[in-house]
Amino acid sequence: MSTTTNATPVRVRFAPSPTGKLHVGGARTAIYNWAFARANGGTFILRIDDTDPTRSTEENTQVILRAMRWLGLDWDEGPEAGGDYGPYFQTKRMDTYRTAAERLVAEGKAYYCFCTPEKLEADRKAAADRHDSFQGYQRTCRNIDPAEAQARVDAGEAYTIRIKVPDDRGDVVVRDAVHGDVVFNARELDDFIIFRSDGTPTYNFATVVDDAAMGITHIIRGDDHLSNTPRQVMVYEALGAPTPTFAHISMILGSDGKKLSKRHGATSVEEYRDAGYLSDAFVNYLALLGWAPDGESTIISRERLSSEFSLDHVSKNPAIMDPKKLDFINAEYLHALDDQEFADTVLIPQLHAADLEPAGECLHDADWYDLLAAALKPRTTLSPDVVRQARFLYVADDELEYDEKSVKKWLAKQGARAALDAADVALEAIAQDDWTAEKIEAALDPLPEQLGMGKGKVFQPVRVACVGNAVSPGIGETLALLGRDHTLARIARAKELAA
RNA sequence: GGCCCGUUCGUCUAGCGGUUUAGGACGCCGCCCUCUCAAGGCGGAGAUCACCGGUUCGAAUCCGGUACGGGCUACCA
Repeated sequence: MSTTTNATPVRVRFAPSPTGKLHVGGARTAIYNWAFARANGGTFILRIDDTDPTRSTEENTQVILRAMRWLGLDWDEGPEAGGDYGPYFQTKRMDTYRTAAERLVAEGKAYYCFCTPEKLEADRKAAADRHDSFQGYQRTCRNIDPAEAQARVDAGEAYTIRIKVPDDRGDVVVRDAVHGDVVFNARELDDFIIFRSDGTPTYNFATVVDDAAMGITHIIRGDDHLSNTPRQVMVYEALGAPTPTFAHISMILGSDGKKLSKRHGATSVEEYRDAGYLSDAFVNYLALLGWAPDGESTIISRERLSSEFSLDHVSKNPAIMDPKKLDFINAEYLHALDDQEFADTVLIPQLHAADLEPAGECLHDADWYDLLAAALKPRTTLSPDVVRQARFLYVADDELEYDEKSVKKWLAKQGARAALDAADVALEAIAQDDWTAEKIEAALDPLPEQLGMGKGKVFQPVRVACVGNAVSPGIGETLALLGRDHTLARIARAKELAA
């Protein structure tokens, strides 16, 4: 199905309600909108749908903007970007909705309704009791004479405004780029409320008034809106505005197939950011959760995403979030960085964040960080992983804690003392200036044969002595990073633990 | 209750009537590399394409129904 045959330039929008943080589902919707705009040379608009004053906050708005920036989803129009179709906050567009609603009433396309909530509830219950297939609004006020209705409004009677679904409307076809044409019968549609008695517009009205006014050509949003779309189409038609193409994308679910919630772990974008995921990796993962450019790609660059994205490869079924695959993709991005980039953008910031190094200060030279970066990079899945692995380099020699199991397995063993003694001699023979991974390995390499022991029996005691446990990068790199003095001091200390 | 949507390996997906013994990726398992842990290389298991009918010479692909999941049906968004 082609979605780009329209000659009119593409205009899409992401319209979050600032009632909380940006969740992964919303993030993916934003990514698809952004990518679709970029792939089609269109305009990406950010609009804040804050019509619910009780739940919308300025702080949440800021949190969402921050999340959008972190995701790298730059918007062409919207808060802080401006644009010719603003304002981009619904609370600042109240006059527009009022004007539009009154115009529809004047044109006979909407009407005043004086039914009380109690009456509506009673009607609904009655319809249910008689097993009526239609349990919506009974259109009680639809045929009140307009002059009479106006008089009652003027007299101060409470009213709402309802859209008038034309009697002869027949099938309403929603043109959906991912689901195809979805057909609804207009007879099943309510004359739903577009304006509340408190003078505020409902979502289904405000959103259409804005989308029409902003010239939105494609509406990409969650499929929880699909069933409401024919109602919105009624509004477009009443307004005399062209109906856009829709694209309803599925939900993102937790590992149990249920709606994603806190008990599944992180749900908001900022939680993923704080956990140490890279923006590029996170966007990559989310983009491919429900969209595939082909059957092969797992790693897809932002450039490819923003040039190849298309709605006709978006899948219809809900997707279960797979943290393992997200981790894999994040590791791929981390591993693709060169050592210096890794040091500058991941390693050093993490060392500072963990207080291993004082703020704004680097304790070592650039070569040292590059070496550490090279050693840790393949062992890193999430940025904070480097902290755990680098910690042994930042504790005083006499405060290094020894892992009990590692000591038991490697130090308190027959031959460990001999290994340490031999290593001590070999390492001491290396001058300070020659203290490199290569020289260290060259010095240690002959020892196993000389001692008649396996390599592990020799190197592991040294590793435990210097690191505190049995896991670290290669022994040469490890000791090179530690430095000559610390290495010798730690070996001397460990001899007391060795058998 | 009514209307609408969805259903391919555990997970994300490819597939748009024959090229399919259903392909890839994550995860899992094994082997190699190896001083530990990773990374890397190689290989393997894993899907009667939800089910039942139909159309067709031929169906994961088209049609109908059933089941299961989800959404909407609000003076929520």
